Amino acid sequence: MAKDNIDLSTEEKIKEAARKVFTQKGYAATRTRDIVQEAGINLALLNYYFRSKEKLFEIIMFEKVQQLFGIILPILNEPSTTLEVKLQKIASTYIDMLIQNPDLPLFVLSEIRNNPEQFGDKLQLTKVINESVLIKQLKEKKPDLNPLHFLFNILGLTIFPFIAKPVFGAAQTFNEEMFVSIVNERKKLIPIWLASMLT
Amino acid sequence: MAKDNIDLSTEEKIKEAARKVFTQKGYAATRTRDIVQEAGINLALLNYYFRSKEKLFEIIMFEKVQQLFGIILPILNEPSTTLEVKLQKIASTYIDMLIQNPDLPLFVLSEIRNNPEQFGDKLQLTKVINESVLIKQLKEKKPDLNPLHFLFNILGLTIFPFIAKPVFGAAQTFNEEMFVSIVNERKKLIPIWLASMLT
DNA sequence: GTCTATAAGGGGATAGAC
DNA sequence: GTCTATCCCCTTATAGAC
Repeated sequence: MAKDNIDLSTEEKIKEAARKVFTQKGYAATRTRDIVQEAGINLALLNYYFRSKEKLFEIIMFEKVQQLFGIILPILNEPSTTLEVKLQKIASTYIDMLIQNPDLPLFVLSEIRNNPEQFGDKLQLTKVINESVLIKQLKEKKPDLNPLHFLFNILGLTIFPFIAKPVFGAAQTFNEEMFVSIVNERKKLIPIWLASMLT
Repeated sequence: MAKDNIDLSTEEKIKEAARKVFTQKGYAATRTRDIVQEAGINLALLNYYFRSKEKLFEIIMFEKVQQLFGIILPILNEPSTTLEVKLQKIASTYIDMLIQNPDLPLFVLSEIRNNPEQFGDKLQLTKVINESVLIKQLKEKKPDLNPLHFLFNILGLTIFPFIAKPVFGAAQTFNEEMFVSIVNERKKLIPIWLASMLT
């Protein structure tokens, strides 16, 4: 059990455990027994509260999609901040959130890939982003560049280190605090790099 | 069956099918029955040739890791090309390969994450890259910037669109040829952006 | 609401005929 | 080498007592 959440309701204990196990192992590799053990309860209770593994997963998945993409939408649509300020805010808030939730991007992107019609299509992310204030500002500044490039750049520079992290291994070459210190540096660097792409 | 590879040996038919199914669904979600159906043979033959699902997976996985990372190592260590030429080559060959194998990055990164000790640590990727000619050239040009930033940037700008692709959905907003055309543009753009980070 | 016991089926692996 | 039939464990889900 994570930290013996003895104060939480049973339903919330199961959700908390499910968040942890699903994001770490993915849907297919997760056993309901892993979740109930992590939650400190028994199998029957999971089905009593959530009917099935699949239904529980959908609930967690929608939460996690929201957590990954919902966080930047308000910034994208701020009406009065400049482009530069938006870029700083996106990099900064995103990296802070990802330091707390390093497994989030690989989990969400993998599961969306496994089930695009259920989780990807209804997002209409391209549409929402394309109509955002940020994209309007980009089009003014660089009318010749497809704004999708810029979107890939912001997200790629910010998210990719967290996706690639396991590759660099727990080997001596690389430890946790080094990683955190580097991505923290990137909060300042990414907006500078992105700005230089716009000149 | 993919394209009725009636000319291939049974062993190769199984590997071909395994490559396809494993990369599409991941280890945990793959059923050995999916593989043998794709290969057009029966369950017993898979075990006859490869002993177990796990052993077959290891073989495919090492191939795929090699495919994803092996491709850039020669370029990283070219002794006589300039930094700028290396960046062009990396972006170009990488994107060409990824257009042919769009599922590769998400698959490899997910599976390494699920089993870092088996697949990630022994790569010693950080070590190999840190000792490369490219990194030496970077240190000369920008001694104050941790070269890891640059590595994340090259790979992030190149790979991320392929990882994020399913998110943008098969919805009307986004189709396959649009995607290919955009990442093809990036073969030219990424080296320019990276160069501007070095000035 | 919570538990134990168990049903029902899926999925990896093998026996043994050809 | 290849096949069919089958074993048996593991996993999800439910029945039914408390």
